Amino acid sequence: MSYEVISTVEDSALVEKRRKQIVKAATKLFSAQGFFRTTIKDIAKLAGISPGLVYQYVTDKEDVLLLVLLEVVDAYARELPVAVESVTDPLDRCVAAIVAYCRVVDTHRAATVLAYRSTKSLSEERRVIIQRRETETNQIITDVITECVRKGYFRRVNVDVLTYQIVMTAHAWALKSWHFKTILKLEDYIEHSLDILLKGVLTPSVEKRWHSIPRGVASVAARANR
Amino acid sequence: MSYEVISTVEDSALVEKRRKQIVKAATKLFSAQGFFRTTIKDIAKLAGISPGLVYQYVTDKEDVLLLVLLEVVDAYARELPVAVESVTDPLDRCVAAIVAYCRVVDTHRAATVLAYRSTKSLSEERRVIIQRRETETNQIITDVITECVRKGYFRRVNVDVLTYQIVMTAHAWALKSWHFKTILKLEDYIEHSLDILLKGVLTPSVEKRWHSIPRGVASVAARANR
Amino acid sequence: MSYEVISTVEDSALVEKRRKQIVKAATKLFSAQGFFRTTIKDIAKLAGISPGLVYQYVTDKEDVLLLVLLEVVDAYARELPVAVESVTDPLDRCVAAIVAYCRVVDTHRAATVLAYRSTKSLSEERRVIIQRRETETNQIITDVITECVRKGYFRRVNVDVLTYQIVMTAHAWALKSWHFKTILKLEDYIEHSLDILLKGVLTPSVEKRWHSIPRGVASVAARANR
Amino acid sequence: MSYEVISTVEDSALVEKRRKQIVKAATKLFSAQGFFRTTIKDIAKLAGISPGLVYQYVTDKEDVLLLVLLEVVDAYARELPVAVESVTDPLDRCVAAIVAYCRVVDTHRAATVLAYRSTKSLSEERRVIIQRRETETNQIITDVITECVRKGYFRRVNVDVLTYQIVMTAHAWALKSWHFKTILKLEDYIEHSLDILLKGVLTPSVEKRWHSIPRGVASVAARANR
DNA sequence: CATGAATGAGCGTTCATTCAT
DNA sequence: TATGAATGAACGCTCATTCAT
Repeated sequence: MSYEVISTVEDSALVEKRRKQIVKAATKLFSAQGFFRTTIKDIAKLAGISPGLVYQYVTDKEDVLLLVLLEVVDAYARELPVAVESVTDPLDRCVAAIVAYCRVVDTHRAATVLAYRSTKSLSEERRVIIQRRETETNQIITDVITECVRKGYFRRVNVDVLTYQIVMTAHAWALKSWHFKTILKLEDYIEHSLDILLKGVLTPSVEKRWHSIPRGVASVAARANR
Repeated sequence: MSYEVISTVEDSALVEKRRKQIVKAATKLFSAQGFFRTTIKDIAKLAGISPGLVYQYVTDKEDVLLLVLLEVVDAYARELPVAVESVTDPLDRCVAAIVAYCRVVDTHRAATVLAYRSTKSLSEERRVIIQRRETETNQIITDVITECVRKGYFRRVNVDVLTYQIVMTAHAWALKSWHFKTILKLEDYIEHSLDILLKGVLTPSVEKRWHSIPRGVASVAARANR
Repeated sequence: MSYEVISTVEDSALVEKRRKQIVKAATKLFSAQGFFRTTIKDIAKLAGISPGLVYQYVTDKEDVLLLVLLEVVDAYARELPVAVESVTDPLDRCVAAIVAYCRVVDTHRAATVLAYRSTKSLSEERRVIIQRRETETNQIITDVITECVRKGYFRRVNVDVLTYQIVMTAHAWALKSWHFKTILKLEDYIEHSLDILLKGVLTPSVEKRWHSIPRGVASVAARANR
Repeated sequence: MSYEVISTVEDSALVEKRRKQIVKAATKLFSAQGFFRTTIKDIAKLAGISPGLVYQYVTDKEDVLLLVLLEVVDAYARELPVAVESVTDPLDRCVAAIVAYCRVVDTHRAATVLAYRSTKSLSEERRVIIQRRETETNQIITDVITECVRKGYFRRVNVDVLTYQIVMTAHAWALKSWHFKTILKLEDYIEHSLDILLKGVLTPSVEKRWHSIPRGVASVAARANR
């Protein structure tokens, strides 16, 4: 997980700490004002360090952006497998994955929107780092869907299209939050989305299982967290 | 369709012509390099005019962005109603709307992506102009869905969530075109998306109608255009 | 009185008319916003002509300034002799000159201030045209003072210094009008200034004449004009 | 004396030093070419720093002008009281004040002329800073005159008009220096001006004191300084 | 390691001036 | 003569990046 981002500082614990400061400040500022309207000075000030110091932990302003975006895609790549690993039934796994995805997006709403705005501001080289990681995450979704189709739980839909439909559903919670936030809670959004996306895709044989699929567990946990 | 963007030039035919040049060049450049990395001089050069002249047709660099984004949302707001107006049956209308939406996105792929990246770069005042127009377009989708539900063609889904699911599906064709372009043609993407989104939402009574819904007309026409 | 300012237009009546338009507009704008903050477009618009046309009657923006400033110094050079020529007694002539100078300044207040602000903005060549004309005017003052000294009306003061004291007194009415306007009327300002400048300079023999010197004529005429 | 002009640099000794460099260069350039014809790059180059650095000590180009003009009016406001404070007799004070005023103008000739040309180029807010300071200085003159009148040293003249007559006399040394410089030395200019302005204003009772008023002290000191 | 003053390239914008109509 | 669209040089200002301390 230590990225190709290079630092002139040796002490790796310090590097970790400083980068955390920088990324935290940058995430807040990039989200609020965008990448280009945020200056290195802004970031340094909010991080409580001097502008010059930033360049000891980062080679570029773009590097800061890379670090920020990596944090988001890593959160996806980290949390999605966890949500799925303990579940064995494919259909349950699929629901669990979707629920988890939406939740991760919810906790990283600003950064998710930022990713849509700013990924293209990265150099080709750095952009692929992000896209590779995103693709890895999507593969998890693709896998569970494929499994559901193979087991005969889902009718024969285009797996790739469905994967992105799910991904976009999760992202939409962030991208259109200005719209949804006022009319829906996350859990309801998830429920309605599952209803539209998955229920219509179930084969008749599993349709009766629909309401007993345990998205409730996650749901209850989440509600308890509030 | 005459925007509040002000020009110092009187001759409105000339204004139209020059703005078209500017917007065309700007769309290309903004899409390729982003709003902030594109200079007015870049735009002027590509448009074949002098930098100073740009400011006779636009007050701001931001104004250029507004003009570019208006072009997209206006295309939606213009073409969607046309696609729907001649169709009477609610289900047919719904399919026609989705097909049309995807097609408009396809012809404005770069600008659609740009909208996601750059709308936030607009001032509040100008941003609402864009968002208002986008909301109007979405309302058309919401209306046809509502009608389908009322007629009993669709089961009782959350209309708002389904609306955005459809909108995001169309946008995804642009946003994830780097992924889809290599594996799917637009018409197939539409077909698969309809299958996942709408078929699962149909009530049993109309399900048999599914394959006779005329998305073919548009489809054939589109193919003929290539 | 036809200045070296060159026009491409033949019809000299038209030249006169256009220049009058231009100078009138420019004087207003230069006075209000200064030379550099005023654009040729501003001037053209206020003059009711097109920007391009200005350059048919003027070679430069600076040329417009020259024309404007010439108008002021010419007003001095024209009106001062008139005020003095019918008066024969040296002391009366001196008072008449001062009174007239103050009055001309009053009617050209804005332009007088402008002259102080902007003469240096002219090229050397054009600046001397203005300064020559100003010096000619001052010579009139110097002459009447010299005459008064010769006749024994004034004690032996430095004629040159007194001349500029008088000139500055007149100019001060414009330069410090923001101060004086609220507390004094022009006629009172003149009266007090004469009292300080001239009365103290009179020889004992003419001091008794002081109150019978006819500044009243001008004074009364001016008051009647209000 | 710490102005509201804000700097991003903390070290106040450095701020002082840099501003001195900037103001010195700007004064020279503004005086020679005017405010608008002088670029920030010109100033930076002459000051021996980079253009960007100027903006660490100044918010605006206009701010540079403010700093330059403050230097002049502050010199007046600082040196005039000093010249007067040790003198007790009102008439002596008055002469001392005038002599001092002329001397300060002489050492700031270029900047004084600049003040006449450029004060109007300041924003309202900044202009009042200058005007307030100038009015304070004038008040000193007004006070000594009032005192002279009260003591019966001066006849009953308009104090306000005499104040400005004195002020303009001092300023004229700068404004008309192109004329005076060739024919008079400062000390002679002062002597002649005092003769015209004050001698004529004295009451008969003090007139005999005239030649024993100690303008000589300042005079001698000044000559020694050359 | 850390600071923050200093650099200088580059951008948005203006406007005097020209010239085809 | 008159118009006003078009040009392009130039300016104020910002900010990523460097480096002496």
